[in-house]
Amino acid sequence: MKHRPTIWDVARYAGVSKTTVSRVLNGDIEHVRETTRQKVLAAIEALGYERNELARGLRTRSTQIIMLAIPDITNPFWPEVARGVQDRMEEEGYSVVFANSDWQGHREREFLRMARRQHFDGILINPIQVSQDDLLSTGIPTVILGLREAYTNFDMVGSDTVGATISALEYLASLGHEHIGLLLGKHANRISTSRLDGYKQFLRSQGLPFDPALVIEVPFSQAGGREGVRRLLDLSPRPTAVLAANDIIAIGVLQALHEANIRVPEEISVMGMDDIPAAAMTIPPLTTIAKQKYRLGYRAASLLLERIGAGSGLISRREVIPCNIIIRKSTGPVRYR
Amino acid sequence: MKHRPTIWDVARYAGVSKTTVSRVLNGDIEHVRETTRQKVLAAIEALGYERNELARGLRTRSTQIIMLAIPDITNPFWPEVARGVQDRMEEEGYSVVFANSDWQGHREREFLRMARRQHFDGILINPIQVSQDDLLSTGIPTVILGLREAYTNFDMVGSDTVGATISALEYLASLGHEHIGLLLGKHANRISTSRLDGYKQFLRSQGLPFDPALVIEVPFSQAGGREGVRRLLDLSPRPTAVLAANDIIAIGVLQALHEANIRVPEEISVMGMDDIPAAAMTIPPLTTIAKQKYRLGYRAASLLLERIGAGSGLISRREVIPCNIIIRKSTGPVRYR
DNA sequence: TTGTAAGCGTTATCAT
DNA sequence: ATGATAACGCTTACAA
Repeated sequence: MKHRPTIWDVARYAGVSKTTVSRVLNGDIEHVRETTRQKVLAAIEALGYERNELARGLRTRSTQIIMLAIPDITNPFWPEVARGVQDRMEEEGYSVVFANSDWQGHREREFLRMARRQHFDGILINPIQVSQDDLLSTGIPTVILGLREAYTNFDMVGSDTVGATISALEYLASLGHEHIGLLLGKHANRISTSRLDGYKQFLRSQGLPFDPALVIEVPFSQAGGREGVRRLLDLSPRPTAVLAANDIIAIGVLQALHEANIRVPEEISVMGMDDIPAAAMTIPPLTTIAKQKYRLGYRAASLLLERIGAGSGLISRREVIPCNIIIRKSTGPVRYR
Repeated sequence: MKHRPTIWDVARYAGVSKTTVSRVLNGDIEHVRETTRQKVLAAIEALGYERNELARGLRTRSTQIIMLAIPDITNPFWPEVARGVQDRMEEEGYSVVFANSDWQGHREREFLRMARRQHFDGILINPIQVSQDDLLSTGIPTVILGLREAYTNFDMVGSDTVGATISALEYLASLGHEHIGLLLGKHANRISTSRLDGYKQFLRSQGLPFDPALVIEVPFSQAGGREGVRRLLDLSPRPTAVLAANDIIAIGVLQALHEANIRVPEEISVMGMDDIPAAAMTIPPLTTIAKQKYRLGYRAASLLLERIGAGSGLISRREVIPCNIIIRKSTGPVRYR
């Protein structure tokens, strides 16, 4: 094949002007008689014409492409979010470019430059190093994934981690648990405080005292979980349940308990958070708080679309997605000895 | 901010022509004096100029974007492949658009149209419905992910599943296993025959007879694994080891065995294939054959880059990536009773 | 309802 | 070594 047909070829074939073809292409039904519209459509069909989005983008300064920037694509959390994003975006004819920074700040910054050079129409980002100003300076409509205090000028959508923590604890309390260990995750030097907030709120509402020994900070890893639970087991009285900051940590807990010949849930209950696929595959399968990953992505995409449509007129919005509890086999009633 | 600076602004600022700026931008060191080059660079810096890739693409008929089309982004296999693709592509300044078809053929076809409209420079695809002709008709350089008989006109890169199966069986044999059950996966009506080929080759090389009862077809799911192992347990003599077509199935096997109070690996050994992250999280952790997912992506990207550079001059290549065995705790020596 | 013509920001072809 | 100018394929005032 030689050259792909252009709008000009279509126009000539149909015996009309480029303008008319363009109108048809853009669904401008008002300014085009139905009969000529049919002629144009026939020409498009006959020639196998497909519009050159590059040329269009140059004119309209828009590409129908948005960028999804995340820190770690191998974290099973994100692919599910990405599905939601893509489904929503494709409904409106947008493509989604993935930008996976692998936790590297310089990559994240490079992605922003790419977004400008390529004139992407929007950015969806779970930021790790770039500041709010970096994002503002792109001039591209942006929505933040996750509830972050440092980006209040942007729309944000994230999971209700505080509420999730409280639900988890309430569920454990309903099984009779009163001494509940909390394994908090820390990354770099940052600790996410929302789970601790939830923990304290829960204790207050139940009139229980706060025992700092029950709260342990560990890395976001299986190893972190193993280490954390070992320290919890040394306490006396020993906690009858453990709530981990995420499923990976909780799985580490399960492994350590298995190796120590401590039966779950008979001797100790274990709960995670996120509901990654692996949580259903452990032995016993893990009770956890599910984040609505797909919905998170879908909603974030919707907000971004609105923002792309509306320009900078809107005030920034903050959307909180509730979590729900998934009861499997790693939790059970307290056995009094 | 008003308008982003164009090449014309830079030219004026530096007191040269657009052509010269363009030359500098494209690293044409031969046709531009070093001193003027510096002037231009300074102007670019001063104005914060970034080249408009849309305009460039319109002229050069190339966007620095490639498309990665896969059937299921939530399968933990693909994100790792995607990382390899991205790392390689970003080295050369390309972006990667993800196209996740969720097993829907019409979506896959729509992706190809998108690739044409947007003038993507290349396609990396694990095809599920589109034919070789569909792919050829895009006119875009393409590399197939996976070793497929039906796409021989394209470059392909995939894992050596036959070799992997043989290694797995040899390892089990070295532990004394002679009755090894094989759980084959089937999707839709297709069964991947490569694992069965490997199984038969192995038996032949060991001078062992082929017992069809030991080979069972199940869906690619945990449930499939549970069902399959149940049928294997009914045999007598009972197999002393099970090799599953992938890790998901193997995890189902582990669960069923746990529930039946059959100890792994003391009473029966279990092996999977792929090495998904969850394989390290089971109890006991799963011995498996790892596919080199990252490398698969990286190599596929490399082939694609060569192809983009070379035009259609090359003959189609087929690159096989070896697998390697990951010994964890779900396999052990046969215990004779 | 339809057409003309001027861009959009680059690169490529010739000159100089 | 540098520059003027014509594309690239589309959209969009503005005319008719």
